[in-house]
Amino acid sequence: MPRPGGDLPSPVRAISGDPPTVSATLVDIAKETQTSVSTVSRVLAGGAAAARISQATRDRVSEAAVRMGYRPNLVARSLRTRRSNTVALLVSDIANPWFGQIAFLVEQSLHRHGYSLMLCNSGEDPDREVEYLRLLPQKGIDGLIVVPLARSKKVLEELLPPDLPLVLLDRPIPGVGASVSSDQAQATTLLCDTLERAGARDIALVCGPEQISTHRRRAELVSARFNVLARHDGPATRETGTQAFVKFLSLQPDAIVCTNNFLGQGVIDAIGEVEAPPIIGSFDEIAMMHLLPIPVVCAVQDIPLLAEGCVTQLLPQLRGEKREIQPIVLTTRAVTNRRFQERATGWGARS
Amino acid sequence: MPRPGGDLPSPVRAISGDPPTVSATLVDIAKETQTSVSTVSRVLAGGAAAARISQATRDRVSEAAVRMGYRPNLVARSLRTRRSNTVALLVSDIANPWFGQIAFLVEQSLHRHGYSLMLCNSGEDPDREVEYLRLLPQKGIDGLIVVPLARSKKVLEELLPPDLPLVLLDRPIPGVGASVSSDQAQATTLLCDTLERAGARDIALVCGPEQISTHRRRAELVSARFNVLARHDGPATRETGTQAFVKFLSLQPDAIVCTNNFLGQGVIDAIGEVEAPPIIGSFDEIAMMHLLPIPVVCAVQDIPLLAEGCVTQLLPQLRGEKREIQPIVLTTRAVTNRRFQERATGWGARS
DNA sequence: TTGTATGCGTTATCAG
DNA sequence: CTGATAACGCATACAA
Repeated sequence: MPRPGGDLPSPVRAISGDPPTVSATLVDIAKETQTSVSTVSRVLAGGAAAARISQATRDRVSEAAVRMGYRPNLVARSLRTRRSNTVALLVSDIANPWFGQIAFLVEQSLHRHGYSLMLCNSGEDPDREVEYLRLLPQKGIDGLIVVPLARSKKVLEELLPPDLPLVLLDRPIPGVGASVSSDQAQATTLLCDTLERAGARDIALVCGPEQISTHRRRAELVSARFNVLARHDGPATRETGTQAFVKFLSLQPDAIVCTNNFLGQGVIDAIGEVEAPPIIGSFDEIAMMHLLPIPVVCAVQDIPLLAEGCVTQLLPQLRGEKREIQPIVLTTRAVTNRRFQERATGWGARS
Repeated sequence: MPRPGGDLPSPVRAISGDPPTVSATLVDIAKETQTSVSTVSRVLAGGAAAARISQATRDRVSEAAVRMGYRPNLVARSLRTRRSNTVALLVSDIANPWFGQIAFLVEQSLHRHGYSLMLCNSGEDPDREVEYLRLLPQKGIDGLIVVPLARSKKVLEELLPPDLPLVLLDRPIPGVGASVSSDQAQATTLLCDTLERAGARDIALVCGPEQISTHRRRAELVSARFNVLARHDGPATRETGTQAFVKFLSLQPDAIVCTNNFLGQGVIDAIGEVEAPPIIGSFDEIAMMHLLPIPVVCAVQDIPLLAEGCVTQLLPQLRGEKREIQPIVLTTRAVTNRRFQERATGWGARS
């Protein structure tokens, strides 16, 4: 017959005198206070449960808990209660400051609601995304906010438990989870209108991966509005933007339109200092754009609202409320720098 | 006598026919395959344990596991094994792209080593830091990388289990954990030398929180090298930089030195377009600096090496190796933009 | 080669 | 008001 104990290497808690290398447990406190684990648990739980315990034992237990430096084992609690008070945010590229800001705000907001955030990065790699989508529920997260990659619809439905609170950020997928995003049509129209008023007619287009809905949609709508002299596709990185500019060198477009800010930054990196640079049209803010010696216009999304929207969409699901949740769709605004304004007012179209 | 079952609301696993809302467990598979949990556990564990199981049952079990869509409950495993294969990275400001890049690389590297990363943000708020330092070990992380705030020495020692694998990033604290950082003296000397060669003599200084070792040290060393006309202190945000520039407006310093990139960006935000802008000297890269119409020099840290250093320092600790770990101290390099180079070569000091 | 039993630390049920 | 006890799902020492 197997004897109890001596299964895993036992912690050093027993050795009295020196600081324990691992926190005391309910059992330790129960022993110390001559009570039972249940009592200790109730006292430490606080609230209604604790109210039913006599003041005397309550004090005795709390005192011992403090003295022994008790720290609840959240893993055990999680296993028992099936709640972790942890939400995961799976972004597609944490190196992109745009996601950094989102993450910052989401964390802050969730924190106020008693949740901590586990931030993960798929790095725009579908395999990594799959891996995380599989892993995170196993780790016992209570909810998930995700910026989905390419073909994630099937993937999401296959990998995620159907009852996991879920919010899609930036890239909604009809019929899957709740979502928070910007109105791509409005954004693109805004950008195009602004470019047009500055006299742009012939443009070059730099486009991120077409599988990603935002890039695809933006490119479509832009193409419908302007005469596209040339187009360059690639991953949504600065390098792609840089390559694109080189390719466009001889074309003399009125504007170069990029389907996101990273591409825009890449183009600008490559421009250097030329005589009459084309206008750069982009989505989301380009760093330091107001000081650049290049006309720039961006259709920027409202980051704080996006972040808060995620939490707004997630919380009722976490609370187990079943009513249908409406997608949140936000409006973008146009931001231009001084060079752009000069070009727009001073001289209409080029030449 | 308490009857078994009916304790927590039971999952819908029992209902056959529709997809289970929660993954099957070892017990389910054991039942299904007419074996025991231990056998199933061994088969699914793979490796040495699985080798000791007959091919027949092994196949039967694996087949059932796949068919039933088994997913190990990592929380339970964690509780049992006391390992989570999760490392936390606690940064001071995830909205800062510098940390975003670090996080990106650390995650990538840890991932290769079989760990997933939990990224948390203290937002430069000591209370939040304390909270996370207390919380994370309770959540069962295997190791921690932290960019410590102000007075974290005591805090770190009090809150963290002494045997938790620990790496301090960017801001070493003598005697606490392993560390990865840049040589502040070298960086500052490099920056000052470069500024001096461009003719800077009188400077203004913008400094982040003095409690943070990097800001304090940089400010000290810079002050020793130049004639400091004025100084502005505040949190390491763009706003502080902007305020500083306003304050410096009438002073006409040769250069404005900032103890980090956020402050530098703030100053540049405020500069707008002036006739003869001062040189901006800063630590770490300033976005789009090569295109700015302002002379800029930065002492930049090697982000990939910092990130890889964290992992290098952490892994042996995770493996339980006890040998002393040497701090990693990296060298920075100077980066200047074209305007700076013009000023440095074309004309020495200002008029 | 396989099954039985125990415990990780917690919460929740049930019986005093 | 309090204590004994059963799970949560998994891994493992031990017995067979």
